[in-house]
Amino acid sequence: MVMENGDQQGFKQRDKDKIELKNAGLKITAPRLKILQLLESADQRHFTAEELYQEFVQSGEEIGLATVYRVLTQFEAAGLVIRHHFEGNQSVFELAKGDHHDHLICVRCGRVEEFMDDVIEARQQVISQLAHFKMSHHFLNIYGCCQTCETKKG
Amino acid sequence: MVMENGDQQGFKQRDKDKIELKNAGLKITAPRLKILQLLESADQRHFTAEELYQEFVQSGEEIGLATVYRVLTQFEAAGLVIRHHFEGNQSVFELAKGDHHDHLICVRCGRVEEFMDDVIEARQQVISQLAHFKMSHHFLNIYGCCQTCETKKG
DNA sequence: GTCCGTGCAAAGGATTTGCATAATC
DNA sequence: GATTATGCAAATCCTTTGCACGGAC
Repeated sequence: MVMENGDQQGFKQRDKDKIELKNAGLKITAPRLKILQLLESADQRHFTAEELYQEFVQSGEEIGLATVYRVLTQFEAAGLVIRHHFEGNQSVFELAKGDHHDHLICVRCGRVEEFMDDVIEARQQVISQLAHFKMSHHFLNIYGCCQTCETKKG
Repeated sequence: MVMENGDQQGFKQRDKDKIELKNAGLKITAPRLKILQLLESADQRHFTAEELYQEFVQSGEEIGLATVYRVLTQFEAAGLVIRHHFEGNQSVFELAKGDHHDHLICVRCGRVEEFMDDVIEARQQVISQLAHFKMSHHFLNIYGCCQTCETKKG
């Protein structure tokens, strides 16, 4: 099933969001719903707090930057959101869909692509076991230059 | 060849350090030499700027925190040092020995272990090529609980 | 002697917190 | 109606920068 952002779908999605918040033990408030909706928007999946905030400013929403941070931190604690520490000084947030994946990050344009590789996942299990290490989670970030930027370089 | 921190070895190591600085195009100064020496100390390989600074404070060295940051940034630019963005808000610095390796980070005690896996390295090449992505570098961080902490938990 | 490096203090950017108000349940 | 969330501003943490002095070459 493909999700659209159109109005006719909007109601259903909003109900889903409310259920997600309830399941996370969070009250349903306007800022939380709006942030959840923005994170679900298909075109971009990785945001800094500032980027989210600017989206709200530009669409005339009344949400403070502090609230954006507070909500993101709560979402992270609830497992709704994953906080990434890519290079640079800002955290990047992404909606936690059920599936695990890793990232290709373009150091030129900042574009983030996702990938998942079963071979790598399996090897990490082996490595952890050999090191007598109880893995809880992991991040694999590949930095470089995406095709678009590589072509532009000339 | 195993390196000791003893005095008789100290002179040789200091000469090596000076050569390293020269090769990096950096003047030989006391703070740079001291930071390099500390980073080479065998017992710990991963430091925050604050940790390095505290080491100097406790051994009575006259080095400012700003200088620690400046030198680390220069070392990073020169490829002498790698800056990691583990979870948490501080950068972690590590001496760049020639070999690449990835990290197991204990979320309890903060201990950092290193590992390298050829299978994973190779897969990353494949993944990058499939994504038409020109990889420059990568970080794989496995978070979890080390054996010592797991045993303590009881 | 010239130029670069350092220390200190102040500035900067990202994120968090205190508090009065406003919203949820 | 009680409790929790929000917005704003101030505070905090990590890191960088400006400037006058000291050290390297």
